[in-house]
Amino acid sequence: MPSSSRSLTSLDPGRLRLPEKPALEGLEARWAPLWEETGVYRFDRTRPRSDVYSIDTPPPTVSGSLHVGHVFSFTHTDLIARFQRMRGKAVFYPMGWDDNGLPTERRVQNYYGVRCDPSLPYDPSFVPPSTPAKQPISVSRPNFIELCNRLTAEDEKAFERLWKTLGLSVDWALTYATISKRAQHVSQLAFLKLVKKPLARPFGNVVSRAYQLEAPTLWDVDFKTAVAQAELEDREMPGAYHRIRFSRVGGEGAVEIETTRPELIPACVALVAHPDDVRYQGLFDKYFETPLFRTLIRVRSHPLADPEKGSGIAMVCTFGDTTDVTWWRELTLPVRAIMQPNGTLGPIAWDSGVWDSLDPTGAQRHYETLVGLSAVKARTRIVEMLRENGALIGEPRPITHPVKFFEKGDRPLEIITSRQWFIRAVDIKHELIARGREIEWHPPFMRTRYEDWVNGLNGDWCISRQRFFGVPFPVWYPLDETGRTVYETPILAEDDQLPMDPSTEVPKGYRAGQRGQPGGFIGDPDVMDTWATSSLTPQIVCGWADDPDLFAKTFPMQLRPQAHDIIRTWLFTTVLRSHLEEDKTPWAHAAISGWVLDPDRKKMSKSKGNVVTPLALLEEHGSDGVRYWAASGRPGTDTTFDPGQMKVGRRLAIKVLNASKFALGAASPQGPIVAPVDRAMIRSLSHLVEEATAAFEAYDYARALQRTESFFWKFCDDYLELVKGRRYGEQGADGAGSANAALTAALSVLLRLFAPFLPFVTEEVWSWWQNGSIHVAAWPVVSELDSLLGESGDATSTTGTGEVTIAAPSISGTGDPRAGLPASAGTGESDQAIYEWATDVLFEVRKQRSEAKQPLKVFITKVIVKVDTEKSELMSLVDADLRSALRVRAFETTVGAPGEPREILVAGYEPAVPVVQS
RNA sequence: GGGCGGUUAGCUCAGUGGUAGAGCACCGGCUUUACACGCCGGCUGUCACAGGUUCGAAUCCUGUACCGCCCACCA
Repeated sequence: MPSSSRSLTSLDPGRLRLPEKPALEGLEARWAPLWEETGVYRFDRTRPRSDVYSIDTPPPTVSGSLHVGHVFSFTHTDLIARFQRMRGKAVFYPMGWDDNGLPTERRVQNYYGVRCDPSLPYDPSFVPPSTPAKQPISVSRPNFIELCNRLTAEDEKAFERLWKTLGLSVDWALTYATISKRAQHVSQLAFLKLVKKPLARPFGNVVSRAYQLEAPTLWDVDFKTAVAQAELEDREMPGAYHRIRFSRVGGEGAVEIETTRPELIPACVALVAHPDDVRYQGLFDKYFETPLFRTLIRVRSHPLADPEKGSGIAMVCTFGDTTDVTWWRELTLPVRAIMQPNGTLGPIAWDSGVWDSLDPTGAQRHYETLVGLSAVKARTRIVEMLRENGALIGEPRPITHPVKFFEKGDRPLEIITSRQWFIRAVDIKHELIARGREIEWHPPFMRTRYEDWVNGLNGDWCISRQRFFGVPFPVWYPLDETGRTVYETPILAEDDQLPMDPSTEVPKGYRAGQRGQPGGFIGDPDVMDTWATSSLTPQIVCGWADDPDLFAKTFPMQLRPQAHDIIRTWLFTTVLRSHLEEDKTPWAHAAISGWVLDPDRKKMSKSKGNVVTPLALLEEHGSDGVRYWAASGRPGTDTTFDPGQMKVGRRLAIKVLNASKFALGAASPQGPIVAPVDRAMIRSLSHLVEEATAAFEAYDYARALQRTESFFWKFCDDYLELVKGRRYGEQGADGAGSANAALTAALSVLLRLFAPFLPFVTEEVWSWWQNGSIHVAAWPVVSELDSLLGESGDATSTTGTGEVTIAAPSISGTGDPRAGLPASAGTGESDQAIYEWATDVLFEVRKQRSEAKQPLKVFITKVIVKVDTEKSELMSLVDADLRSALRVRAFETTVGAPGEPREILVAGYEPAVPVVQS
């Protein structure tokens, strides 16, 4: 899509505009708005699918500010996007905001000092206090959502400013928010399709892909919501083993169990030991009673019981941990639930049949002292009672053990029976593994994490959350004549009602007045897990629900970039949804970025207080400098936060400015590239183009940068010095013409190779002498350099549109263009040798001058060079350039015997101030 | 307990069968008509350890140690 019809490597002197003193300052403010105005990053949806490169951008969570880790990983994606765009792809690069979910809710609560109380009516005149009150103000759900929308809108503006300053080449017309009507529509529609769509299971029965079930669920007692397996994390917590005696019913004897949660004794439903454990084999199916409450329980056998742990016999409660759930299910045990959703022990009628106590009155008396206490307080209390009662053997032994937490929660998870919606996953593990193998992972070993996670799934995905700010389930339930909710026959919303909220909308066939009435209906009160929406980012952004043409062009997508910590959540759930909804793999590539570590090798995070404000970094080092640091982090590799690297990047950007100013500063005359050194440099540049392109194609942007940078510094320090004198005319117009043509060509290629990394400085320099944006200029190819050397079969470059590049602009031209210049050695290999030889001589002479501590203004009278035959020929080709660059009056070349080591020897220096001969 | 990465110069990291590298830092020199935000040069290594394969190993294999991460049914 190059806008110009002329060569990208030639110079139009009339177009050239060089600044007096080029500088980095202000480039972000200058170019970011211009890119937006001119739409250089707009997705062109008229292009065929084969030309499209679509990116499933991670929507950052809108719950505060972006941090340096975001800058790091989003830069990586931008590098790929810019490369693909320059290669001629129509890049589909959207930006999303994840403003749907708990983090946003929590931020809104703290920011405004409010709490959501769904029972309150909407107050249209509510205004939050300017500073949050100490006591949170209760507001209605609509008021709360208004505040969520208000705060996220402000945050998103700030995010967009940062991304634009960083130079992300996002098409800002493709912005989406996970709480938007459009995302809600996709989310609800996809959910309903799963509910209606059958799935054949291994044993032949057919079930729906999303279903609801009343079952033990992981539960956070502070947020008062169900959470999913993927949102769990372990934390090392202090605890204690309590050894407790359970007496045999109707006879002598007792067993001792060990537990860290004695407060769950009232919820005990069995004891369990390993079937092979000889200590307990005689006790299987025998009755015991719980201490204090005297509930009848039996000893059961199950292979999960570990004879090595504790006393080898465990108490099963409903529910202490996920193993309890397994035992409860597989041994068909009763439910004796005591934990309430708020994390306190609830009231129990001990004379009801469920508890099966030998002494209901005594049990009731003991239990009353626990009702309303949290787990921790109840534990203290029950230990006192057990001690008095004599059931506690010895004293509790303190330990540290891992406890499951909701990753955003503050108290250990409980397992509470509740009705939740699930998406099926466990039955299709092998299909999900197969999907993972269709994706090309960068780096490849990240696929293992995905497979480990899928293989370790122990339940379907719970997607319902008992929260407020999220996508509601588009579902109602009928109420029967007694007012009981009939969960078995949910009323699904019609597609044309979406997006909707069942707490305000009325199902077809009902009247609003029937809400909550016997014989009427009631809306599902829950919202979806934030991942239930995020897992549909491809569907949301590609127009699955409302733009089939766009969807066909962009889905499946080419790239999912993301960090490795959310493989088990975002990546996994996206694959799952795409598989269940579309029967497709959502992307061809997954590029997994690492973390930013602080110098102590810990992940940088807010809680550790070591987060640096990204905007300040961009201001201090320049966006190009920060991008340089980010680009040095290879895919999947954690990278140390290193301002030193940003400074290096900044210096590189400054060098680009100055070298460009030099290359373009005296760029006439232009002539055919005939000088051996020039041809050698161009040849070497061809190799760089090949290498950088191959690296980028393999998603190894870091290597592409490193090779380009390394070439560029040598180009500046060696090549520019070698041709400096000649380009100013020391060897005549043709020598200058060759140097200038090579300089402008090399500059053009190098700028384009740098453009993905340093978008601001390369665009700035490009604007001095080229038309259009460098970011839609063609990525350099070897053939355009071949044609400059007059060596390609056809003198055309392979640009995106196949435009013709004129091989050698002839501006100079008096007679034979090669007159007065040494003849080039011709082939590519020889060209390379010339360049290497010249830089070897540069190095040797510089070293000797440095050791002799002679300033550069002092001329070297003579350098004696002893070489083999081949090198002596090379010497004659570069003699003049070397004399000029090194300030050497003469080289004396002698040919040594075969096998004799090469020698380069500075023979002497002229006086610093030459004596004027009379 | 299982798995995945890593261990190379003081620091940050490249290098995946053929003479150990870059940048930063450090030391010395240099105002050189692009750049002192610059240039030229110098110093710096049991390539974690132990075996093995090989003519040859930082690189391949086996094991060990340490660091990080992921997972696990943690009574």
